[in-house]
Amino acid sequence: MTSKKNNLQPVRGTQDILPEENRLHRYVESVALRITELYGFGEISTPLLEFTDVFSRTLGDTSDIVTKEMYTFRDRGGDCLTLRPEGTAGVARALISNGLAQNLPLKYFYRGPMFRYERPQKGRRRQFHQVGVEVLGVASSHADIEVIALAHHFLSALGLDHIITLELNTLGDLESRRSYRATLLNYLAVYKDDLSDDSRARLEKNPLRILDSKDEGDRHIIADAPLLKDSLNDASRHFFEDLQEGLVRLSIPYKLNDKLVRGMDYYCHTAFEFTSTDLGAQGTVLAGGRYDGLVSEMGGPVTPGIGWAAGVERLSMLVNTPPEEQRPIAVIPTGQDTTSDALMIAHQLRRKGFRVEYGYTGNVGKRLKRANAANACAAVILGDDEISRNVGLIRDMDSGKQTEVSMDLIDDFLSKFR
RNA sequence: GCGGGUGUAGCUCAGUUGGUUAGAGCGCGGGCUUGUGGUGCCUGAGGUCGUGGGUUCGAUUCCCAUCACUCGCCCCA
Repeated sequence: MTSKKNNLQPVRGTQDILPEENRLHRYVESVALRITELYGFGEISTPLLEFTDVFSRTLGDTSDIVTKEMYTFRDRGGDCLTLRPEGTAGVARALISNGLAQNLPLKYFYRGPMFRYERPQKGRRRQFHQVGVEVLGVASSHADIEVIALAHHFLSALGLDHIITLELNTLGDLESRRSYRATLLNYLAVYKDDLSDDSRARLEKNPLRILDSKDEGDRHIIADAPLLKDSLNDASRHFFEDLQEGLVRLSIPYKLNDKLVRGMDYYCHTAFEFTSTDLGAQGTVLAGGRYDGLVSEMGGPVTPGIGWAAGVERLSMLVNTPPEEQRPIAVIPTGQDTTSDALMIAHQLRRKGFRVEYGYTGNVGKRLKRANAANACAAVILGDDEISRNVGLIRDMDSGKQTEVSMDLIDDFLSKFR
């Protein structure tokens, strides 16, 4: 059995999600759906497959996602396609494809699988699932506030508000980043030879990323580095101040983190992460930021945007109280001649909205045992005697008390178990 | 891509200093109870000891490779 199983392994980093775990996923998604609806978001579904350009042109040539984590291949027509590694680029593409920029602002919710060719780890799969939101066409920080409030609301609704922290930073606008980049490079020039290999490579391509290096030597150097916030121009500073004021007014706690830099190049201004210490090395549960340059870079009209995404698997790991489900009612025929009647009664009960477990085989004892394993609240036992008298024997599975009930009244009687 | 750990029953794990039929608990099947579950007792099924190769008279055990899982790095949700 084991060897057979090993010959039929799923692709590395992918997994079968069995009903028990899917219930949790569905719960997480349903909460996301419910809360985002409160904020006026509509669900958008974009293809899992996009032309590779959609991601490679926008995520940045230096990002890890583009350089080593994409599932990319040529299809039979010779087109270069990629399994989406994240959701934002696809939504931006959809905005352009459908001419949606006519109807700004737009608020979209999305969910579904994402693919990243990474080494699997706790809270990290090659195929994983995200829920996310995007607000397109709003330049003011009100959108940032609203989107972060939504994220906070969502996590609270999942009961996670006490184990997560909101970390917040600003990357400033393009001008601010340019000026900071120069300042930072100037500072780092002295330590050039002391930096880690990774960070030395980043000097050229994306020096901001050196800030969140975990290399100890780097951290030492970074500790005294000039801060991005000192390079912000007035517009960027005001934007960030407005955002923080808004969060304070909404009583959303946050922690400033100068070193927080998002992985993808299209971010500007707001960058935020909700983190938890309960997830091993993968502390980030939900993260996002503003990406005013994305749509135009892709060839569309200049369209500001802000959004976030959250990992469904990671959220599921933190949610330890799965939602209660309706307890079933077991329908148990006891004689050979009663099965068709039992099937009919089960059918009728289901049509009335009861959740019904129908035991296919075995004697009464076995079926009761199975009913018990299914956490049934009641069992309807039907033998020849009951059928001929048009009654059902209803057993309360918690107390063991049994009551004979006329078939005509069975719905009413069972209602109290719901 | 890099480093550490682990692969024995459906699950959680013992064990074999290399030697006939490899164990436990839980779960599953049958029975005590021919119309009554959740407790108890009895009993049964289920393993080419991850896979491939090497050493050996003999490998689940030692060696090598490989795959998977896992923890961490990198990076991210």
